[in-house]
Amino acid sequence: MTEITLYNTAHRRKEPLQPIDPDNVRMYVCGPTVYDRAHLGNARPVVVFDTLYRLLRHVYGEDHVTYVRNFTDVDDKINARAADTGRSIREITDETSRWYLDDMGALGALEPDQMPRATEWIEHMVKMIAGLIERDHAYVAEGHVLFRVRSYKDYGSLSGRSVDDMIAGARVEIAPYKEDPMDFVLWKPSDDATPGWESPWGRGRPGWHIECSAMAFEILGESFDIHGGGNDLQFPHHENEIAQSRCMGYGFANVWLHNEMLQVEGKKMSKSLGNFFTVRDLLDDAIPGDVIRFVFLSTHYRKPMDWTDRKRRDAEKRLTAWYRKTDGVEAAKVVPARVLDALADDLNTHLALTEMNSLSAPYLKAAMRLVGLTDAEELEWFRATDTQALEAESGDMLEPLLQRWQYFREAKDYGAADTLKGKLEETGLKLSIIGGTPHAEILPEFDADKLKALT
RNA sequence: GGCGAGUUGGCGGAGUGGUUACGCAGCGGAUUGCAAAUCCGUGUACACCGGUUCGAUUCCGGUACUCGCCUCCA
Repeated sequence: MTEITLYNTAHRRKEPLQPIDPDNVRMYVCGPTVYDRAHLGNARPVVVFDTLYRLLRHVYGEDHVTYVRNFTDVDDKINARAADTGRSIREITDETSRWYLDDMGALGALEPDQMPRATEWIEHMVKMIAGLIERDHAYVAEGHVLFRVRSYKDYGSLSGRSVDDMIAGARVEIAPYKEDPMDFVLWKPSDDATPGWESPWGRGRPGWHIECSAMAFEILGESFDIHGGGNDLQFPHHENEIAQSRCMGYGFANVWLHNEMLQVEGKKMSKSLGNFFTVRDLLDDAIPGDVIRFVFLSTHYRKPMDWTDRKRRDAEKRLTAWYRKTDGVEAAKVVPARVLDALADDLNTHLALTEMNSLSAPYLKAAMRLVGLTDAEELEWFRATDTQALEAESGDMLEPLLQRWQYFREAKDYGAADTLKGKLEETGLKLSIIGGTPHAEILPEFDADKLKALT
């Protein structure tokens, strides 16, 4: 069996994966807060952990992996969105969750085995909070329940920080009811206008961190194999999850994986810089999901990834060539060891893609399936769909013109053929012969009116 | 201020104590009516300064720069 090695953030080194139960490898990944479309940065962990999920399924068997990714559907951002739009919270979270699955599906991401919604697990969170109070790791103050950070001696070990350093560098205002500045909220009170649930501490709602601890415990058990997320979650979110769970006596996750952040043309993506866009924006811009996935895969997950238009074009070229090569080919039964070994070595997706360059078509196809790049049969974008899109835009003008061009070609009247081709290309089309059939690709400068003038 | 990551050829991006990927672009060629696609050939680059070593891009120390987290944003 292929041995998978992963870089465990908790130990700062690569370690062989040794599942607690190879018949059920368990992975938890922090999912989205559902109040808006997922932006491109949100998609990176999805693709990274989807690739790992696929690898685990390949190595341990499809029925021997459990992948859980939550939906955070209780959050002040959601409340604010509801207040702004006048829509109900449930309406917003339902819609956004659906968008999320659609958009991530377009990137070739499989749906996790379980996708718990936080609001459906409130009672389990309450139970865990009560357990922490009972064990003296949490306390009630002015309607809040707070986690007593000083009561967990290993606090900070995941992110490599000491509590004292963090306090010294803290830039947040400290709530007066906290025993210690580092204490974080497990439960907070809700007023009448805010969603809330009854609890021993009054009507309120859970803090963000307890959600993941409680759901991971209920679904995956006291201990499980892998916990993943973006490295921005390392602190405080994951640190807090560990503290909560360990203080309940749970082993929690054995391996912690964190992907690096995404940048856009060299800068952090943010609304203030104006380089913020969603996955849907790209898809709507006719950038295929596979291309986006390919770009993600071409950078190692532990390195910052820069989204640039140049990379997008490179990815599109390589993928087009691969689809062309594998079109109609039956996939090999096995994935070449070189590809598998690259992936098994801490998910070296870039090396895997490199190895794939030299594979024959059947093996390439098998490897593409493993890394989640759909194969040509399912793909429409690289084929003559341009023609269809163009017809929608300019009626049925194109097909007769292409046929005329083909007629001249077959009659070996190359003078006439080239004249027609030149005119068509002037309208913003790129003509080529694929499999003996004329094919037109729309370029950005395409002008339907010019085409109309030719008919 | 605290913590962490990075710096590889025109671009992207792996990897390695000594034979130095791969892709894109470029260049040369084959093929194609011309193109496109495809195929073949072609590129000794690893921030800077020290150290260890027979030998370092690769190990160690320092410098510079870039970036991220610590704050709602992934």
